[in-house]
Amino acid sequence: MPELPEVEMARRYLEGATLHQTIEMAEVRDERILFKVSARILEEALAGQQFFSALRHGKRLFLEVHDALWLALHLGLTGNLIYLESEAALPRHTRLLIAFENGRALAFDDPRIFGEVSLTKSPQTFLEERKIGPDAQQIDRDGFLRIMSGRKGLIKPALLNQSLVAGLGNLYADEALFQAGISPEARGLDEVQLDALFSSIQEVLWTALSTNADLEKLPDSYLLAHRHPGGRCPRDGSLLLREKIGGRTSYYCPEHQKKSC
DNA sequence: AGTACCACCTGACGGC
DNA sequence: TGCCGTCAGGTGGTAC
Repeated sequence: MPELPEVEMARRYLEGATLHQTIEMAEVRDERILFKVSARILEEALAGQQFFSALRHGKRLFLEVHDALWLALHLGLTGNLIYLESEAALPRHTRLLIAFENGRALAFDDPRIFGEVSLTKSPQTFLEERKIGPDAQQIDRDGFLRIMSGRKGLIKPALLNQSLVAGLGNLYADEALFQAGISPEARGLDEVQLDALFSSIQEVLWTALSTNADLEKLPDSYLLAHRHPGGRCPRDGSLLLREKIGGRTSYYCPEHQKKSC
């Protein structure tokens, strides 16, 4: 379920659980999780090493192995990182297992295999190669306006485009648009709208993180608490619309989310 | 530059 | 109980 807040939780988890432990061995249990690296190369690169830090950019995670080698992780739709105490049963869909000399292990569980594991020289190199834009929580207002203004397409696909701004997914994009009062089908937003959208994005991400990315704990005033067929807008009671926009299911309020100013 | 598909996978859920 | 269609919070590629 990973968008920026969930991935940030995963980063903190990795940071708290997996640093500074010597890796006894890494085992790729399903090669389909790998991106442009072979199981053998990855396993050999990790054996005997330690992780020294955990970074996140957008939805990407990076574990530092040494100054010129990082393990890059992406959780996809169903990826989950689990630190195992010794003897614990492996999660059912463990695609990568990293066993430490202290008997603990890190499992990358991912039923649908939309996740990704690779190696890179540095996070910066990785982000450039993959054309990933600035992180949604690090970008400032001016940067956001610069990137988003003058675009002709629908706003929602733009928010989901990780090469523009990285970290928003389908749910939080809907939420930010809802709070800013902008239709997902709006296009050519003016400066005032983009400004409101930027504020909403920051507010939504901050709030999500403050609940430890637990969607259940979001305020009732949020769209996400009502984002299901038959749900009603917590602001004005309108029946929420559900529509495919840019190929993704979108919920929005026809009453207060406008297509134009 | 934008859009509209398709593909990659598996599991959960509702209807019959 | 079981089969079937549909849906899912991500990303990449290709064709127009």
